Amino acid sequence: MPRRRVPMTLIANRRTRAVTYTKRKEGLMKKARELATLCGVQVAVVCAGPDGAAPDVWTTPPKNDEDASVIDKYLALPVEKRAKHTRVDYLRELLGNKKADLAKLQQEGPDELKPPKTVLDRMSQDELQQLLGSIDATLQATAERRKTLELMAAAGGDSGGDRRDADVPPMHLAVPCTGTTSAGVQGYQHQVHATCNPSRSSSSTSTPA
Amino acid sequence: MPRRRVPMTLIANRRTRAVTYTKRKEGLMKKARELATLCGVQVAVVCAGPDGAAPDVWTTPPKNDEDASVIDKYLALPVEKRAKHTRVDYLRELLGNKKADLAKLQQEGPDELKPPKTVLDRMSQDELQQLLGSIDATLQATAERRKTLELMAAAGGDSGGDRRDADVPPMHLAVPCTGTTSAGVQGYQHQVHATCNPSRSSSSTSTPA
DNA sequence: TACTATTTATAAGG
DNA sequence: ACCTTATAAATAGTA
Repeated sequence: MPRRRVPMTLIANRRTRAVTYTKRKEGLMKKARELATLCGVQVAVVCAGPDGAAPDVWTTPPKNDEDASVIDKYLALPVEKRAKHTRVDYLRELLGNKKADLAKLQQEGPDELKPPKTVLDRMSQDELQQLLGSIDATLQATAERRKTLELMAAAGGDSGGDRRDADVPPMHLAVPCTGTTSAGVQGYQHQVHATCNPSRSSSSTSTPA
Repeated sequence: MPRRRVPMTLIANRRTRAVTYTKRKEGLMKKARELATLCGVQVAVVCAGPDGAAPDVWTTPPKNDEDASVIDKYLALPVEKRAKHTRVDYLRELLGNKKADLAKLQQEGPDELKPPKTVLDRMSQDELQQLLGSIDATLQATAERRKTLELMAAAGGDSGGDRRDADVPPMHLAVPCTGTTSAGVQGYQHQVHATCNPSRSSSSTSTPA
């Protein structure tokens, strides 16, 4: 926006594009952070790196340590370690592995949910990682929201109230990444859905320059 | 940023906050859109509305109609309709319901993935909707990425090439929410996992130039 | 909601 | 790659 009024089209020059990408990504993150702070909302940003490398994800950090869930824990893990936990079994563990506790509920719908499992198994490591990122953010936001609601209730459950100020902050989640959520993936050696057409491509977990 | 230099803290006044939220969310989306366009990257933004209402999600639109996957289709649905499909059975359908085709793969790991099912069943409508949003974005990005890779390969698989210009656009996905991914939820009447300890987090993975 | 006065973000350059 | 600067954008306060 400075020296010249940029044409809103794909930047042809690779370097310029890379620089712009970096700058704007930073700006976007900042904006997200501000929005989260100013409006007391959850914001999440996911950015798939230029070369399909690890997605760049940012989410509003939880305000209360106590409430941090598995997801939070997972998010707290150093990136290197996360990469090692992208397999389905870990996903399973992440989402909840207490079989004893779950036993009861499994009655509801027996083997109804296998398809997702299959789908997950077919996903590449990167895809799973990205998916995890999104899910993490979502669940984290969920936990955060719950916390807020609890506080609201504790403070005096005013659902339709109209107090004008200093009220409970609203909720918000953005992937300013803007904005929306999701992640980009690098390799795609399977089809997500049976209805989709197959195709492949190289997959690597490299993090080139 | 205009008339006065805003204190970077939660805006006390509800209305002001709401207005700011709207304005900034819009700005964030725009930024995301620009980043996507200028750098040829996937960008997604997820925003959980102030009151836990439907999350505000935005993702880079698919470039090729042909490749539109289930997810794309889902994303194409009007918001009202999406809300009606937040139950688990729909999630299942979304992720792939072709039992015949899946039958083979189900051999891999029998009843291993029931926990997730249970978890999903325990989630509130809003939570599911948000989760879907995140997953959608992720998968969409994945599909998009695949497309890009295919094009790259077709154009002449140059993996370590160094052509200076007019090259293949990098990939990027942001949720500038304003940026990251994920979504906020309203009610949270259960716990996602039981084994985890509290802690906090925030995450970011950068893969700059 | 629409309009400025200002603050930010940032494209070119160094 | 990081720092500077001139200019385009975003937006807080206001009508």
